[in-house]
Amino acid sequence: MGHSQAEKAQSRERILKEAAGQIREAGLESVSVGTLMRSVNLTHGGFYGHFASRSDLLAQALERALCDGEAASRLATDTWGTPDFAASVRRYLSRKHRDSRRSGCAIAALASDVARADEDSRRVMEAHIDRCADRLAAAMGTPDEGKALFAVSALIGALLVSRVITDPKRSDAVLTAARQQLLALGGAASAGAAQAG
Amino acid sequence: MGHSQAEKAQSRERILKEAAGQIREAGLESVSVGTLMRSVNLTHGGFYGHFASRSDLLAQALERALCDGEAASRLATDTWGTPDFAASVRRYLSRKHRDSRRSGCAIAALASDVARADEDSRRVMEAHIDRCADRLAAAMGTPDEGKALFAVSALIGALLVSRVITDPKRSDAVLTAARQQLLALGGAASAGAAQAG
DNA sequence: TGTACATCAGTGAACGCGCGTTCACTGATGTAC
DNA sequence: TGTACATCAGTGAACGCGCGTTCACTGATGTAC
Repeated sequence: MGHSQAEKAQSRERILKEAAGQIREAGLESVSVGTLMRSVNLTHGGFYGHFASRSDLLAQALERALCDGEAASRLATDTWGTPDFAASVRRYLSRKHRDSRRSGCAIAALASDVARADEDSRRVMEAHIDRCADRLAAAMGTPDEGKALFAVSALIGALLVSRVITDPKRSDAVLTAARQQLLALGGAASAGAAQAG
Repeated sequence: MGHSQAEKAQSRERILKEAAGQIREAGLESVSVGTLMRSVNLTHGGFYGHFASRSDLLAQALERALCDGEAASRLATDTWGTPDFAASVRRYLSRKHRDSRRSGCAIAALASDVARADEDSRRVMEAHIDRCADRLAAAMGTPDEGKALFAVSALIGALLVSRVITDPKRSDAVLTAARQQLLALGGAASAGAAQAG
């Protein structure tokens, strides 16, 4: 059993990572200090050597979960060099993303939760939504901020709906339909930009 | 203090109504038997004369909340006689709807929660999503089931995003942008149907 | 219509349980000499 | 390099609290005569 300073940093990291996954899989309220610590092979008492309180951990786990998702989407977007709208949409609305809640987009996973949370949490998620919209606007090649915000909303909504629907075929159909509509929207935007330019 | 049979039915109704509001405002997990009963001026012990368990109540409250939202949207849709796509979109993406979580659409309020809930809950919400899509397809005058499902997804996503965003102006902008895009989609569908017919 | 009584809606004390948090303690780490 | 000691990451018992649920009880309801 290690007690070095380096190992403390690793412990903290393991706790935070586990929490970031857990809140995406089962919601902010699902995290209990005891269970969380047990799932990283530590005891509950040690928790307060890493975080001031459960609520402090939750705030940091939300931030972490949002960054995880953002990092994933950034990788998806950059095929090489420039962002790719079609690739982003296809990856976001893939069956793989739908089925991997634990590592997927935290905005979709926690939108309802955060919509009713305190202003701090909302501001944190807001910042990430804005960044997503910016990246999508760049990928679409349009300065239309509204269109990008709509695309983000539709992506989140479609992923959520596909996760609620129990019948796999119908769930797939939601993803496919949304992909089609959004690619058309992106295409129209690019075409419009091309015409205007 | 009444104890008649009629009053028992009224009590049950008050409990269920309060719970349906509460879960939309603060989530499924926010409901505690004690607090719920106190908020309808009863004591916790009486709860089990009305419901088998907290989880039984939650299931019924979810169903009730979804029906409330559906009833509201049906009223919005029927101006008189036929359903109206533009009116539905405008009402759904209004500031009033965004700001009234307690009485608003339960799909948006609980999408993230239900997406990670047991299959029973998901099936209940799924049925309501399907009904919404059907009604929207009829209003758009298109047999394109996928387009209607996309519209539902986008409505939910945009309402959720507008509820996360803290700055009122930016939140309004999300609603406005989504309204524009969806009305264009509905218009395109109608135009397409008119051309085809 | 008036009386006697069974029913049952609602009360509130009590239960076991898991929660977040605290704290005295243990023993490996890593530093001073 | 070897020894002595302060530090501090992690342990686990203990705390007060609110939870869901049970149950003996109360007293108004509504029925039988």
